[in-house]
Amino acid sequence: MEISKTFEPKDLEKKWYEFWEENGYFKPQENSTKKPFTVLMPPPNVTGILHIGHVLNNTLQDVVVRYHRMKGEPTLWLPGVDHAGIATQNMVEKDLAKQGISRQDIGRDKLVEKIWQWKNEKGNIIIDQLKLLGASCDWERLRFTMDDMLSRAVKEVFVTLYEEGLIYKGKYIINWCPRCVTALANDEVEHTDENGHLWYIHYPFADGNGYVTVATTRPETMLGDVAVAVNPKDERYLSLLGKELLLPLTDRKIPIIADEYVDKDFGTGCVKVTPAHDPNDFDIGVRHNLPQILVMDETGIMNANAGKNFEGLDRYACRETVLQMLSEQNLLEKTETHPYSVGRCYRCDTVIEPYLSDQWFVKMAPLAKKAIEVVENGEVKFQPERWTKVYMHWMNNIRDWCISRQIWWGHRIPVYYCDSCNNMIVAKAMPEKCPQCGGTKFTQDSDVLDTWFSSWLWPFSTMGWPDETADLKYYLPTNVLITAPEIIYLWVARMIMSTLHFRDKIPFDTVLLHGTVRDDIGRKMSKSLGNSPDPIDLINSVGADALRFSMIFGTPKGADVVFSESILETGRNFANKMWNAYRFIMMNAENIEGLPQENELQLELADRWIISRLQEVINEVREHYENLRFNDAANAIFKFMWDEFCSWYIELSKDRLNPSAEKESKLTAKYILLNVMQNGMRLLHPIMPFITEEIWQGIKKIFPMEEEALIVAAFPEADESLIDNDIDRNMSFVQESITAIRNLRKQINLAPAQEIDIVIRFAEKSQQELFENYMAYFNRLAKVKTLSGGINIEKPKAAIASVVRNIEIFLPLSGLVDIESEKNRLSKQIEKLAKELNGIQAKLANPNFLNNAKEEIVAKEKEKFTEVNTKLELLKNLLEELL
RNA sequence: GGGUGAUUAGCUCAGCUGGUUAGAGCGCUACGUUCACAUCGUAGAGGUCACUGGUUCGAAUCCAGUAUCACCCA
Repeated sequence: MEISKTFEPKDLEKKWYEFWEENGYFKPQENSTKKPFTVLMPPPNVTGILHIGHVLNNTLQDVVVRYHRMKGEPTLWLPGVDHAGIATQNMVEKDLAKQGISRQDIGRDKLVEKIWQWKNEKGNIIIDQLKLLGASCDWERLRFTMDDMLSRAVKEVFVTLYEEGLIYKGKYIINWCPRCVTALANDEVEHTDENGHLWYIHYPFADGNGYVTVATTRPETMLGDVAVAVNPKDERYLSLLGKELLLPLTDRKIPIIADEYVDKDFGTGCVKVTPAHDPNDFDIGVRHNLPQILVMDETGIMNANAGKNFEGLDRYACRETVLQMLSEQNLLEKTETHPYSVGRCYRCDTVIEPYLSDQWFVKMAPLAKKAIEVVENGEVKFQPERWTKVYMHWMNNIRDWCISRQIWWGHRIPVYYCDSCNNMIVAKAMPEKCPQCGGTKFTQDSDVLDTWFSSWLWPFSTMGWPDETADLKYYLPTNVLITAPEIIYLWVARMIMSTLHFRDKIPFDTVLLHGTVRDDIGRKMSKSLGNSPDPIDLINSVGADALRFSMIFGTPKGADVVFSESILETGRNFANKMWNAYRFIMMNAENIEGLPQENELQLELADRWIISRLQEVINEVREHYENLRFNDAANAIFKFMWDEFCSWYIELSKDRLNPSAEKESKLTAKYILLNVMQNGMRLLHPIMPFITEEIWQGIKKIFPMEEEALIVAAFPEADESLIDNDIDRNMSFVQESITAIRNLRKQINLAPAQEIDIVIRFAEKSQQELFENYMAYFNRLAKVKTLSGGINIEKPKAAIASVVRNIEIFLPLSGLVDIESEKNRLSKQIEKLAKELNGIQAKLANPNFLNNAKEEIVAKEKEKFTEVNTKLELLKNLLEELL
């Protein structure tokens, strides 16, 4: 068999992905007697193209899914895409704008048609990209939030919640994006601290005597002021309550009122009240029954209410004009710089405007109650656990959710107004007859619903609800939801609420929150910074396996990923290492005829050791996968395969694979090599699916295995009876000794090929037997030609020495020993050990330690003392002999 | 203003319930083209675990405070 010297991922990844998909391995093997394992994919935006954050998110999901699939559970990873209302409409509108067409020009129906057209042409890009990453989703179940099936659920939910009194319409202050010309939910606004100004403005008394000074960060809104408020406990202003002010730049008279909300210490303690343009002022306005004067239109342009001087000005131009006019009238007392928090639209970065308008809301508090309970009682667990607090904090302070959006792309609100009497009817379909006036013509509410209003139904809308489908019964509740913490509120919390409310079930039992991908100087990967590599380029250069492994290897559960091209080398090198181990094994196995039965094996030390270690590693890796600690799983596999299997077992097998070697030993080595390698591939498959499938399939040709593909092969289970601690101890004794000899060689800069004679002073007969039996290991790995010695032998005349456990290893020199460097080396070791011994001694001399510490800890310390002491004494003797 | 988290080797980070000789990857030093792999091998160097107190027989690990940084919410 020809196997190339370096691993070439490209063709091979394509080959295996097609193989998996064609054979239906991504579909769950449904079985009513087995509990399914289900993962819901957080649907990416239909406008999205794969970025590095998606790579992390979907790799983690694929690892979980592949692990559970291999465990034999009917495993479903349910994929989907959301319609991203504002983003998608913006994108298509931008395209139209290039041709000089606005959405108003072509109208609602035509625009929606164009967006569908765009979706059908380009909406699947990200799905195709996920396939390149290796995502093993059940693509036949691919969902889109605007599908008929999901739209039906949206309408059902809206109407039901309305009937239950949990959805209402009202005039409130909401976050408004003047560029997108739509309302936004609180959590769609991103706050940043920016440097602004605090302007101090005189508001004269209506009777002409004197003034009060108010401080504001947004002077243009003064045109909508309807009062000035002070704190009722603020003695400075008590006497002014009830007096009237003349609002500058207008002819409006406004009262001075008292309200608890006012902070005495902020600014002057006098606050202008603008109910139509500030959420807090809105509340004050309601409490005091004040009018609400809207001075801006929906695009941020001042309207007629602002007055002749300002009508038609943009809000920022208006600010300048207001300030200039105030200054001219000597009403501007001073200006301070003032850091304040600015809210921006998460889609277009425009500064949002608190705006008074008619919107639809969901009452959240009643829904939150149960959703808090299921997290409190542990039915739904957040990982890492600290996110539980974040969730609870939000849920306990939950506010109503503004769900209407003034755009065209999305689920149109299922509310109809009678053309004749304007009666409002909430219904899943256009009504036929108005119950109030008998009219038959209706106009549907022009707003659409927030995209999250469809996403929050994801756990059951994707499974066919409101029909009682088989999927719903079998797969809900799902198991692990893997997503980013940014959308705990937007999505995760809301899914918990909706699923409890409509299905009386939790949507999933575990929420794994992962970190953000950052560049090597800690910045978030972002398009605008240009620091985000295209994952497809990365896959093309090193392969999906290497990319996946690299992302996971250094990233503990929930932590941010520090990504730079250099971390890709870890994955690439590891893939190459596995590839070459495979290549080596196959090249040699080919030349050895036959394959023994397991009971025919003639096991020696290294065989028993690697088998024992494999069992331990299987246990360890399983535990890590179960605990969603994928980095630890990756680490454990990496270390085992590279440092133990490749560096020791494979190296030691080389003598035995030699044509001249004894047949039984040859066959045994062949069997163990193939078996450990194929087991290693099983352990690694969830993280590196492609290369492991390739290697496993290659091994299968000469090492028969029942399963037809690794993706559906059984995940290894440890055979505890094969774990042998004595073997482990003996093997590491040999390993430590070999390392010590290599070190000695290095001291005198021996040429690598130079063979040497070694003399050892043993402490026990069994040690000598062990070393003599496995002399070949010393020869192979430390180029030891002869190994002599015994108990109580004389130290060779000119020799350098090393102590391992309680034996002394001598490398006799033909020439002179460099006394100085040898003294140095030994002294250094002695110093280190002496320090350690001191620590142990102090502990053992401390009666408190002996009384309080656990027995096994004390025993361990005592044992350590003997070990270290023996070694130290031997080293000291060696040093003395040099003096 | 409220909250959450971080601070361990030159860099990026592990270290889960207190007892380890404090680990890994990259980087660094020396040597090496031995027939799986130079995307490699062998042997090394490198840390007062941010600071200050406290709890404890024992603290990188628990508690309190300080400093710096990051994120979220208002």
